[in-house]
Amino acid sequence: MLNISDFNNNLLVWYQANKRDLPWRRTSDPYRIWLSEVMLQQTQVITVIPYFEKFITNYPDIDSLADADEGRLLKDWEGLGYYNRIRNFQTAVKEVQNTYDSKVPDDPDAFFSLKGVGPYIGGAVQSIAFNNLLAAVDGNVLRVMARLNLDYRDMTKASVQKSVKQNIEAIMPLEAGDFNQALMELGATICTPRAPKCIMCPVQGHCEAYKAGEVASLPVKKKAKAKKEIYYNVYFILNDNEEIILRKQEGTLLQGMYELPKYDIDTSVESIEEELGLTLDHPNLHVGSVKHVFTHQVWYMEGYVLYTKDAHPDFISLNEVEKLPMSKAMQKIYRQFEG
DNA sequence: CAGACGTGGAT
DNA sequence: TATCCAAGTCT
Repeated sequence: MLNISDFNNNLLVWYQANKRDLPWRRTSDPYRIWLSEVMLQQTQVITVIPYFEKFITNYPDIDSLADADEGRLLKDWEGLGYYNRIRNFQTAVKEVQNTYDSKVPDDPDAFFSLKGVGPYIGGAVQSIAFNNLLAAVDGNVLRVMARLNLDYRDMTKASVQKSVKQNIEAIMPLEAGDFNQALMELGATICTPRAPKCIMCPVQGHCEAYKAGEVASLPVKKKAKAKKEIYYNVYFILNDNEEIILRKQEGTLLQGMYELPKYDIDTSVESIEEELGLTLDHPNLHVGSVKHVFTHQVWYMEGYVLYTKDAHPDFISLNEVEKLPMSKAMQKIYRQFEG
């Protein structure tokens, strides 16, 4: 960048004139700003808005979130994905309640030590809520900086991201929160991944990639790994009381969400009977097929109905199913059963 | 560090 | 349809 103060001025003036009216920009409450940043991880603004409104209605402050039932939090988070985010957020908020008198710490070291607070959220909340002079480096900012500086390093590497963060903090103006949001807003609306609107860019004159005709070839990122394909049989196990078996998912993927019992396709019904301790009638009634794509896996699910007269602790009334948090993957196959 | 971790929008 | 990628963090 040729002239830092010229660059900063152009960017900040552009931001003030063009910033979108987003719900979390109407508040100065550090808790609400923090909540928005947790929701915005790997999630588009348009998706977050209704969830943010729901959460500030249901959990308007630190104490209401800290004291909330985890199952209710998960239900309210249902559909937003990356479900550990809300569990981690509640863990962090409980610590704020217990250790910091329910006030979000304005000390960066204290804030960064909280669960779910990484380099991005730490910088974003500390700069936007408290105007601490820290960068908030997200995917937008990495793309903007790679182009401005004709930087061909692999932007997926943590070491490169750290270097970019330091470069930004070296030019950070006193308006830290606005500056960070301006860089992100520029990336989201002008310096986009495809078909960037360089003609509209307030800092075009500072962009090395634009001068070199290399905007389209930046940023450099290593390719994503191929997804693993997994084939499941999913069972709607019913009894004579209008009940169905649903259980909490174990493990790390979709932990805490409720699921229909699912098994690798070569698992026999006999071994399922053994695992569940049930005698099952299997009329071989096929409910439907669903494909669901995750970041790192693809599930192919085949749904079947089974009946039993036996008792099982995981039976739940069909009327109660909608009250439980369920992933989109399970919702898709469950809807085929309802229909 | 690489891989795990959801879902939906855009091309 | 396939691919990228979106206000990233944890293990």
